Amino acid sequence: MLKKLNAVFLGTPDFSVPALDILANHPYINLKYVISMPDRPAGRGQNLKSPEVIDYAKNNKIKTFQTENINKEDDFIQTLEKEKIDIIIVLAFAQFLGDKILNLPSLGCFNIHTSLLPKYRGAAPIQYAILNGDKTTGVSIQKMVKKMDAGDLVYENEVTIHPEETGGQLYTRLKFEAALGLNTLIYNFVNNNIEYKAQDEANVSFAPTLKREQGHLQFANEGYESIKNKVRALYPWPGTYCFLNKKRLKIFHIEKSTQKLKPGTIEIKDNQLLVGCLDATIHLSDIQLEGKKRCLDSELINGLQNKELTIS
RNA sequence: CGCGGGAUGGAGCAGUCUGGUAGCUCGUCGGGCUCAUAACCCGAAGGUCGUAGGUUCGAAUCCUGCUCCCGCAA
Repeated sequence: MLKKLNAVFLGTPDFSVPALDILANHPYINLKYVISMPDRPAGRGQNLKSPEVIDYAKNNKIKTFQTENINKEDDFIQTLEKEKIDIIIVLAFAQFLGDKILNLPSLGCFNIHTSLLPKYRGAAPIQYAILNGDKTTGVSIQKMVKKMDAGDLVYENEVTIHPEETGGQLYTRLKFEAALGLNTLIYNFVNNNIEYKAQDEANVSFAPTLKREQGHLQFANEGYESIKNKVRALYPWPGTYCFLNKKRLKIFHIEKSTQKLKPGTIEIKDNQLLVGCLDATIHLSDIQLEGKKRCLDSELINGLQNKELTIS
């Protein structure tokens, strides 16, 4: 089979770009459209910012379409129907797809998901794998159905999580693993070598969208492993924090200390900023106080001499 | 015009409200102590207080413009 597949790509953030790059340059793919979310106000100043996927598409002269809800875009769906789409690839698109879209391509819609499905269905599988202290995660590609992340699997690849790895580091690795997975999937389609494997519904778990509030560390009520996993998983986004004297203190890296402090108390000792959690004492080594630059605790401590410290 | 904090010797901060000799902790350098030290003791250097202008006898401090950094929010 040497006929090129007509493809459409649905995605939004930088995470989707390497996979889009594979699709855009693949010899067996005719990429017809890139579809993404609308431009959004972002950053300080709230200026409108276009999704990274759109930036890539425009730089590569690929047709784009942006919408809040693809299912309601009847005119555009008709346009797509005329293009005789064979396959739709979805990666970090952040919208549900209804029947009109699911039934549009002859081969179906395929979603790249960064966990070993049926584990961690939902928006934040990468962070949840680390939050739960998992040793491995992976990339799955499923043929999309109306139930979220529940379709038959056509590709699975396990990826090891390093013990100190952060959410950001794993995110970056999986971004490229996802692209590799897509490359393999296309190869298998071209060679007519696709196997469909149903997910084991008995082992489903979910990874709902992260809330910033989840990064608020409760030293008095949490154990060291739980806190350590949060600090790793939520770095660099949405980040972990607590409040030092009512001011937000971002926490980027922690270590276990040999000192003994009561849970929920904070103290400066041996030039280190220490706080007690449920079952250990934590050295807050890489931190940032609201309005200030990120620095080492030893530096921040120099300015905290003779001050009363409270943590919450 | 989304909301807010900040800019003071190399670092982190105080001082700003209530203008009037620029301070703390650390680092650096020199000396001492010590078998030795990142420990301890003594001493020193290092700042036109982000920038431009204004008010004043006098501005880090009050007023205005500008630049840069950051938190929230997305």
